[in-house]
Amino acid sequence: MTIAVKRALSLLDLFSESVPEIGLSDAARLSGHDKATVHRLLNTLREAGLIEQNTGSKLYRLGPAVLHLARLREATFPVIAVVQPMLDALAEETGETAHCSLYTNNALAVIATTESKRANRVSMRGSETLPFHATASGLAFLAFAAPDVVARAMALPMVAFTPNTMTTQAELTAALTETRRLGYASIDKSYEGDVCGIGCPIFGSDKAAVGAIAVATPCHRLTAELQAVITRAVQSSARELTRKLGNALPM
Amino acid sequence: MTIAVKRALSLLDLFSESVPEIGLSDAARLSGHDKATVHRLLNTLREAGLIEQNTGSKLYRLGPAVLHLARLREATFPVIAVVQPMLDALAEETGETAHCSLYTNNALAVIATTESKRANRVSMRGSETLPFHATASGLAFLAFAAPDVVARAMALPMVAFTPNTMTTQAELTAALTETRRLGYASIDKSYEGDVCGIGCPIFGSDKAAVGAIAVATPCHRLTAELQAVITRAVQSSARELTRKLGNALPM
DNA sequence: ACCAACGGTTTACACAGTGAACCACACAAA
DNA sequence: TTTGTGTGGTTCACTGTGTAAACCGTTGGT
Repeated sequence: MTIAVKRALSLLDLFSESVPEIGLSDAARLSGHDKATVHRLLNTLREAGLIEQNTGSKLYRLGPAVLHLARLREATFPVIAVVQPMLDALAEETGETAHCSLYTNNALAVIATTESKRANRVSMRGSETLPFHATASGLAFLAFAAPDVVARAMALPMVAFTPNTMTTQAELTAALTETRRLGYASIDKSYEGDVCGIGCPIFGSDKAAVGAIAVATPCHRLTAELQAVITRAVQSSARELTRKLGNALPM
Repeated sequence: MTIAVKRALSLLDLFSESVPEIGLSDAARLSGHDKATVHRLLNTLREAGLIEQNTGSKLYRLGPAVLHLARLREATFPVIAVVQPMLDALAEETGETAHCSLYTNNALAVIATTESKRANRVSMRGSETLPFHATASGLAFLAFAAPDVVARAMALPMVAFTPNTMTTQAELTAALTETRRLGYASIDKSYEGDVCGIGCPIFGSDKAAVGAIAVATPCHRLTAELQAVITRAVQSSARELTRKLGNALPM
């Protein structure tokens, strides 16, 4: 129901860091809907300010309303303002790239990052939504998420980003069990080659995970010692963030 | 057309700094639609992550998706990152509160502010969307906005926020003419008592205004000298911002 | 115990949204 | 020039979706 609204909102997901602007025909193709339909939906979104149109190229892009809404949410329910300093500290402490993501629209959306100061570092550019089965954030979140969320996530196709990516539900289930046991998740070259990740869940008001904090490092640098440092730092950051957001840890 | 989508998106406008969370019944009342309708629309928005629901109180609030979308827009088309330092400089130079707003949804949405460091200063809290006829930003924007935007804005009711607020279209038209002549707009206790404002338009790619920069001060502090300083600073900031956004000034 | 307000759900029916087919235009290749 | 293929945008008959009245189950105040 309300499939028109769903369609309209799904158009917002067409935009990404690599595809910041999009034309009518492309939008119709990518969304799988008719051009006329997409045109009307885009216009409606434009009237609301959620997208705007480049007067010259006619291409559509995200509009000023999203800035206003985000500002409003931050003003009344700050998350980024709380997370960003923690990520900065995390990156400083571990020397590696840290990021935070929240569950949205059946995926994890990155809402803040702090990149390592090193020349050879993991960059978060272009990967603004994280797949569940291939990232430490995804595993950490999913292991502690609400059942219906898990069910919907498990129904997604498991794309093999690298030869190391797990692609069967059995593997994923086992990984989630292990994650629950350890309290954190780690992946090894399963999303991008030569990148390792360690992530912990952030909990919401109903004791289910709402997102994750993770640190990503070039694999060759990840000694057992560094891994221990990162794990401890990420865990304590995630706990602190959950607490700062006014929620309690489960159990 | 697409009235369902319009309704859904209009629900997002119910949220404000003073009303960050809202229940189903209130949402139905405020939006003027049926409870069932609003409930389905809110659920659809929730699925998309644009709003989320407090599991305890059942109240709805803006969701994490807005943070993600805003981050995405800033990453590919930075505005706040460009404006904020300019507002900081403006506030520093004038000693007063500076803010920037963009046209959205038939109103001006504040997207960034820097408050004065003084004890007695103008606070922007609670006024996250600005009326056209009562604020310097509104007049500055409207004086240089596209004709259809002006028409829609003029059709809005002109609420009298203070005894000084202009309430007739004739006054507004005259004020816009004067604003066009001067190149900037100023108001005197017309939105909030004892607050004066001076604003300049920001231009977009089609030589029409897309927003405004303004400085607000307690009226008693606004000497002729300070007014001259502010006017000059705001004008140059607005010009610089238009240029930095990759657009040209009209004429 | 009562009542009123809340959030949420069900239902038949009306009307809003869909999409095939249709322009007008721009650019490239003949 | 003509033709072809790509845009973005518009029209209109049909149909399936969203609407709103009436309904339930809880909660909280009196």
